[in-house]
Amino acid sequence: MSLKHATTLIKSLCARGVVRHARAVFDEMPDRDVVAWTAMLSGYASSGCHREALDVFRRMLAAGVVPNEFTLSSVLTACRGGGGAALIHAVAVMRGVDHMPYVVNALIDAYASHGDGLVDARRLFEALGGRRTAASWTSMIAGYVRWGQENTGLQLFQNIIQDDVELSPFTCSIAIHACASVGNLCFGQQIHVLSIRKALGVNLAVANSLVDMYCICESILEARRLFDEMPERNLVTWNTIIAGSSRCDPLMAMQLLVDMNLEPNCLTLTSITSACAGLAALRCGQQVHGAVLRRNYGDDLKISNALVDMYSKCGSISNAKKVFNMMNCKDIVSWTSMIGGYGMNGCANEAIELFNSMVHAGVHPDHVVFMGLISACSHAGLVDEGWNLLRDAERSL
DNA sequence: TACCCCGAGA
Repeated sequence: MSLKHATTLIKSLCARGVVRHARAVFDEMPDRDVVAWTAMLSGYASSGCHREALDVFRRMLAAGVVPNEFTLSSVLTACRGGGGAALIHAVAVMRGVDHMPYVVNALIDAYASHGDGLVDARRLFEALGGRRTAASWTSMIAGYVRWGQENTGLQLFQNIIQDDVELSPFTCSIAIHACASVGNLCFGQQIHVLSIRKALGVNLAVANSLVDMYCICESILEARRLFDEMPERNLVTWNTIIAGSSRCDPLMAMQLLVDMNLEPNCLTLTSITSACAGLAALRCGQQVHGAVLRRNYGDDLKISNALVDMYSKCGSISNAKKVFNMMNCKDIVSWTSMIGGYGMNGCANEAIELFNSMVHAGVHPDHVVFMGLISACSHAGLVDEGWNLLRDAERSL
């Protein structure tokens, strides 16, 4: 097989999601040029195997192959969330490719994916001036949104609208997500209108983020209307509307599960467990628990937390305790659910005892735990214990 | 051969 044919095969295997097979072809190649190395590297990077991608990059350098602008933008994808962007930036400068559009965009993205790289990302973004593309805008806005600066991100998005820059579905869904995070329903609706005008409303990612935004902003009816109008839906769509409705309309969440024409996953079942909790539907909850175990989701932290909460709210404290004790990894939510469960089932002493175990286990209590405990004491008439906890809370929070 | 997107819990 020629070098060119092998590289084409690597590309197509990666695109089909069988990176392992691509690697087998790659390993069999007698000699490899920069294109072959880059195809393998980008295959790993785009399927989220960042460690493997960086490893291929190191081996490529060790083999004396000189990286080009394609290689560097691919390897920058593998630097997302970790460090290393500055190092690749230096290599890009040395190779004289640091001003090439794809490389700059990949640099902005890699810097912005790291909390303290936002300033570096913004510097590159500003220097781009009129050469900014949709990817530059998206990476910059996404960086702000990811690090809790949603409003700065939304201000940048405002510039896109004013300057009439071509709007991409990527940018659009990030901005909608930012609106959801800060609860800015009004701006979210404006982006909704804009997305329809720019013919982006049919894009699945845009529509999914709109459904999510309406759910989070407590406009469940609007979310449902949009969901019903969508010509195409995927698992994310279903999980978004089910999660949204499980909070304010659990019966609708159950009905949606029945209508769902896709196989539910762990996230779906977590939301359905909460819906059962909201309805205090023990029988249903037990069936969901069975489905969770059959699908081997029993070790998932979030679903276990939801099960503890569901059994507590259905009054089955013994089952809640069973799930809680089976968990081999617990977070503050697990403890809160179980402590709150004891409280709402009139077992205030057990709640206090478990709270002590929690502190003993080194978990720092937050205001939700104290609320649950103090409410447990008030229901059980444990006035002194309640006052003591209130003092503990004041000291601890 | 390359950069940017959407989902859950107390």
